[in-house]
Amino acid sequence: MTDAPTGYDTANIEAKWQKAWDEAELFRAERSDAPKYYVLEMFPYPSGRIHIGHVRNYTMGDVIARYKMASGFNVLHPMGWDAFGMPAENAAMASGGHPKEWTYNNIDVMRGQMKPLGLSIDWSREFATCDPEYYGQQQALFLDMLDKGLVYRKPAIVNWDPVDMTVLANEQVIDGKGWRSGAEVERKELTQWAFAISSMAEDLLDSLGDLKDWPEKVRLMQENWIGKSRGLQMTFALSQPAHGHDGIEIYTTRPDTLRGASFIALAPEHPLAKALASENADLAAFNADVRKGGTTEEALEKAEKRGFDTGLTVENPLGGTLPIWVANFVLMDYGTGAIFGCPAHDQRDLDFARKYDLSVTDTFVALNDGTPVAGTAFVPPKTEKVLWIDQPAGVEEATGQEAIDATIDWAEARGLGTGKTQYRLRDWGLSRQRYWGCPIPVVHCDACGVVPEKKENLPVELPDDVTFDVPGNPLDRHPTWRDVNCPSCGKPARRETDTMDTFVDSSWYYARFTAPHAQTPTNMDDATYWMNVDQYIGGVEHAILHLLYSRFFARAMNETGHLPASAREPFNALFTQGMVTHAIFQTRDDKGRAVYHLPEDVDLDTRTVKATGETIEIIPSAKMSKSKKNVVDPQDIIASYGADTARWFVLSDSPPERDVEWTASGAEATHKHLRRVHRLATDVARADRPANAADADLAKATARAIQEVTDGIEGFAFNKSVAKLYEFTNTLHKSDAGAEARRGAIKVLAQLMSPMTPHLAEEIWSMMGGEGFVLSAPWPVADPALLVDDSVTLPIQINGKKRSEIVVPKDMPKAEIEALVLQDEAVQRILEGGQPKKLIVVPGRIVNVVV
RNA sequence: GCGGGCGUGAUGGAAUGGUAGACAUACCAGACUUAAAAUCUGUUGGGCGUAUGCCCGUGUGGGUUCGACUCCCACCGCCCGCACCA
Repeated sequence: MTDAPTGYDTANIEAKWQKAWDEAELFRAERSDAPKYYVLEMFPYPSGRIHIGHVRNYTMGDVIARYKMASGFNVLHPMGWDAFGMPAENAAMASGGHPKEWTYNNIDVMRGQMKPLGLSIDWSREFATCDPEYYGQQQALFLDMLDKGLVYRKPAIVNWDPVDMTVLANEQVIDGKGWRSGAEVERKELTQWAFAISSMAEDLLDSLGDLKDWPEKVRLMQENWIGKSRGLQMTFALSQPAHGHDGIEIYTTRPDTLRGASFIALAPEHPLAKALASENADLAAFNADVRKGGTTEEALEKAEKRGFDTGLTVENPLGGTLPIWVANFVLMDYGTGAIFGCPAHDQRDLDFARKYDLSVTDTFVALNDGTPVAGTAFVPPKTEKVLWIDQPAGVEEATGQEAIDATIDWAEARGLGTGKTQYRLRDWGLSRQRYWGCPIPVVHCDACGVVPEKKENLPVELPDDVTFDVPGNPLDRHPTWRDVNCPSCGKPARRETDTMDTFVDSSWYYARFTAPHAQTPTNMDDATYWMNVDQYIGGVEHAILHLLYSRFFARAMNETGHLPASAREPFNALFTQGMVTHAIFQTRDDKGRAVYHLPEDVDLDTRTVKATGETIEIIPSAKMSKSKKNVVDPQDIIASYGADTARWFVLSDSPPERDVEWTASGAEATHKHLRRVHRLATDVARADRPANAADADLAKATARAIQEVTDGIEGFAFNKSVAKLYEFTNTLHKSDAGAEARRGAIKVLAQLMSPMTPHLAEEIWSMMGGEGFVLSAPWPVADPALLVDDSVTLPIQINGKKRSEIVVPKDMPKAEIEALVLQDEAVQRILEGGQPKKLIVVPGRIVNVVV
């Protein structure tokens, strides 16, 4: 925006400084003797255009990067593209283009949108995961992991669309039906490649304790996801052997409820269930029926609990027999694929028992004999003491955990079973039956089996001549690519046509940034110097999968010699930022359906649609979505207000970890403020007032501003830093201090603003005759002497409510404060000559009088 | 269904056991102006009151504490994740 009267011409100012930074190669990262600092924001998927949420994410990283540069660190701040994935194939299917073309075009557009933001990124390190140079090294990594036994093949269950004859992603399954065909999806077993992440479960769990600078909630989520539990594995003898089985091995985390067992339940995929189904058409039909629907845990959990009575029984070591059912809620993946059900103390088992009329036996009751709620299983926390009924291990009054431990000991002593530690974490299936991903570098040979591709033949490149006119993986029907000779025996063989999960691409990109063009996955010297990522920033939606996979990969890369041991835990500090939201403006059509309107088409004062005068409904703080017409395009903001306004706005108001709502009025107000700062600097540059008594006050305010803004940045509370900068600007504006003092203060203001609004900061810095770039000037340090006040204001509370306050010297003894408080007018009025019940003095903070 | 998080004026938020509402937006009033915009100054949680002041108030209900937005328990609402969306 050209702004002639004040001279705050963002287009010129921002272009000028971006050019100057480029020419000085300020952001190019080279190894040096200086302490390093690696800032990384989760790299974007090249979906087409950047949105304001990206701006917020990268601005946060930029604030840290620039602050660390000014604090003397050698900063690495790279950027790349998470470029493989389904949307590119979907676009190709929809409009006939090629995923490669679509992806690289998007990258060009998005890079073009990002550069005007003035981010301190070392663009020389940029790469996309779909560059053969990158995925070739990923294939090398895969082969090394194969060598170490960290990758193997195993059966895995996928969503199968029986009409399109293709595997579907979870998001392509809508209400249990295929998104294109509408056919009911089935769960189908395929042989797939898997990473042995569960072999590192214990390490991944243990090390969470060392991640001090990770949000507690993320560590908790990962802990629960890994799901370590100690339980009992035991075998129930079959009353009559069947299909070569003479017992059912079960796993339970609640062996203490054995007395209340009323049935055994098998997963439909359990070997015995499958064997029985082979000669029982009804069971086969049941198994086929419960296989319908998607594979997500959510779908399985929400599905109606159903069972099939096999008619078989097992012997209960506590006496009697238990019927064996096949049940859809038992997972073959977890434990042994068989459980015993205890309806009295598990809601799911109770629902099942009610439905099929199975017995319900209490194992324990509450100590305070609280009335049990009808139809509800009694499931107290494992730490709560309860009263046990005929507990086989002999406990009477004990917690669930004590009873579990006792029962495991009891079972082990009698040879009934063994205590076993189990993890919920499953191995990571990485095969995808799709084109636009990193090819898995192996060949299937009839004679030699699975043969790894030779490293000198890497990268195994994706062929360009593919079409997407029929469902399924084009690699599968591409004979010249697919049909190769065996690397081992040379006979005709078949290339693996599955590609890798895109989570693989993003599990090691942080390491690749340390040497993006090395001929091996990493370069040890570079990796050792730059790793770990000192500050990682991204959305909380990645709290579990991406972060856990990355932690696994760092360990695997260490074990295959691609990362030092010090980088096994790759992210020192993690910050999860919130979204940028925007109001939705909607009206209803005559059928009551929502009709959405663009912000520029509505009049907010009258709350109407400009063209038609209809009254709008405003839904605040909604996630941005093209279809709801509430997406804010950063390019528009930069064009009208400049990058600094966009950057300042996304940092202000909301704490970084929370969502922030974009409002047009907020952006306008931010711009006004920056214009005010620019004008203030222009005025101060010309002023010639002599030094005077106000100089000292300004010096104090400056010291406080340095302290508080720095604390805000260090504590990732950019909104507070912004608030303090507003305050300091207002103080500076009103200050009567002399010209020299004001020029000094405004130079500090420029420095403090430089991480957030770097262009304006450089402009002011140069206006004030600052040397070099403001970015290169050492970060200001507050003079401690200016930060302390000689006296403090103590609020006086009476019964916890503030009634008065006194000003006392900073280190006045307690007794003297007490005496002063008792003389206080408000206190005397309440006391009416009497004595307080209690007088609490918290030095330097508060006084509370209890009457 | 399971795991995790969040909830404070008209609005975004500050205060993380010690003055609830910093800072900003919006609104209102004033200055400047022929006028408007821009700019500057000031007021603003609700209620009662001329006023010193008093009462109420941080999703709801209970609890711990001299003192609770903050800690504990239960509930309500919204958001994130649930292993093939990235």
